[in-house]
Amino acid sequence: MSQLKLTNTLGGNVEPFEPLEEGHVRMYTCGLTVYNRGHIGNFRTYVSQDVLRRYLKYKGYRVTQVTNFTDVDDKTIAGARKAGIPLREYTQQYIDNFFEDCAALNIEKSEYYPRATDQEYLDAMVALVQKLEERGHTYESDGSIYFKVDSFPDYGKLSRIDVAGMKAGVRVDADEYTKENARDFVLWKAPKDGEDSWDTAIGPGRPGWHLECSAMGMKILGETFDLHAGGVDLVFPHHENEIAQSEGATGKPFVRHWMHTEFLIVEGEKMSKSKGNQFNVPDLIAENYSPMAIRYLLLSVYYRQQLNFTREGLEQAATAIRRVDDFLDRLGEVTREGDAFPETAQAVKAAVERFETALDDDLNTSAALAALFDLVKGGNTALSSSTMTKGDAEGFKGAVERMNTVFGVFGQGKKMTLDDEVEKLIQERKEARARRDFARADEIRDELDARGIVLEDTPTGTRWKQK
RNA sequence: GGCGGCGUAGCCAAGUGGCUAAGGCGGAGGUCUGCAAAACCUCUAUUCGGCGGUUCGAAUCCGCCCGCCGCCUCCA
Repeated sequence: MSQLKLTNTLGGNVEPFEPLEEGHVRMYTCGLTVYNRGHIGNFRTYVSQDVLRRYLKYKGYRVTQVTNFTDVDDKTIAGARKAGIPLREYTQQYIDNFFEDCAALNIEKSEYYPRATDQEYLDAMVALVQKLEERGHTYESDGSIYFKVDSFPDYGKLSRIDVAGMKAGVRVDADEYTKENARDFVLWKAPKDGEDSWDTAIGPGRPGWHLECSAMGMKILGETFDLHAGGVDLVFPHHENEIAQSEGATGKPFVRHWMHTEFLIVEGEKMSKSKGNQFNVPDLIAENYSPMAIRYLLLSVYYRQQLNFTREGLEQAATAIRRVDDFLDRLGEVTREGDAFPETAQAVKAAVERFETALDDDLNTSAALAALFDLVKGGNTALSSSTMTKGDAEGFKGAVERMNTVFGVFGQGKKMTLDDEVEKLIQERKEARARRDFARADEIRDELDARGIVLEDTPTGTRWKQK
């Protein structure tokens, strides 16, 4: 199998992806700040990470993935206070929501889901700050501990931000903490009255946003790990600061490969609360869109390209899924005995190779889907000319299922079981058609349609499916 | 102001120097069907935002212009 290549934000080039430890990938996905239910934009990143994770497994790698929760920051603290409940309890509901939405979107579980306020990770953060103190990267001001950006010469290497070109004097420190340099960032925040804080060896307070990912990532995955991902907006300052903290403390490379997913826009406009277009998964399900259509739409566009998320797109996605699902159903109905034709084996092999070539090329999911649809087309042609044998059907089915271990979007519709009454109606319609009573036959078909059951008459009998 | 991305058919979207510009959705016609549905067949971009340039050759490289978006402040 050929080599997976991924764009590395660090350097900006498409590079071969090779894990540090042979056959084992250690990856970290920046997760949600849990003050709210994650929206569809958040989930684009998680779906793209899921595709990566699944493809790595497809290629035979063992994957250890960490997805964190930021459960302490200004917004979570404010939300918990407003709700009048403890922080942990407040954030837990959004963590639960996250898992519900991941399940709906068929996103595989990560191996670790650390929370910033877990004691073991707070300890790791404190230890990290102490290490940075020893190495002279910090200073204290008003009880807070800051990272001194000037002490880390590589600062800016990820985002390629030209420090001199930054708009000077515009930055306002929202937290009203005092910094020596506007670019310095807080590692440990001094306690403010009423806010959650922890008594630690570096003083009382709470972790700064950037600190947690460095500490949790290195604690679970090691001081240098393979891949770190998130949305493009995290490149600066979040990931830049993570590099400074981590490499400042260890003197070793923190992450070998940085991967960032582009934003999505909604109906041609950027997503924002004020526009009311910040959809989340349950909103869309409530509008009767299937979770698989959402997943399909999110993964059908190359992850480094902005994606225009529209209702029309969801409908198109649902139709595209149905095409593949119907194909799988029809393959199951092939009755002709026999082994696969060499042409079939050839076509299947070529499609799988095309699929792999596409994904190896920086996860080009659009091209990978095209390979799948071409295979479906070929299979349908064989089906319609009744030349397909059971062996052929197995070949096609195997290939689609293999590709679907990565897409995770086909064959997910639950086939409902027919109740007795429905079965009786189908039988009655069969008899009506036999005596050419088409008025009654159509009446039954309409009635079942109203119940969400679609009938299709084929030469071998009537097939039904859920609408 | 600094940095970066994008603009391909009615819609979504691959392709980044050279075979007939993938694929999906939609549309038109046809086959099949009692009629449908599904599926299949044919058609649906002589052209890739615009204008110049480089080249034997450009959607692909360069310049300028127009439009959209992102980062520089919390943000997937």
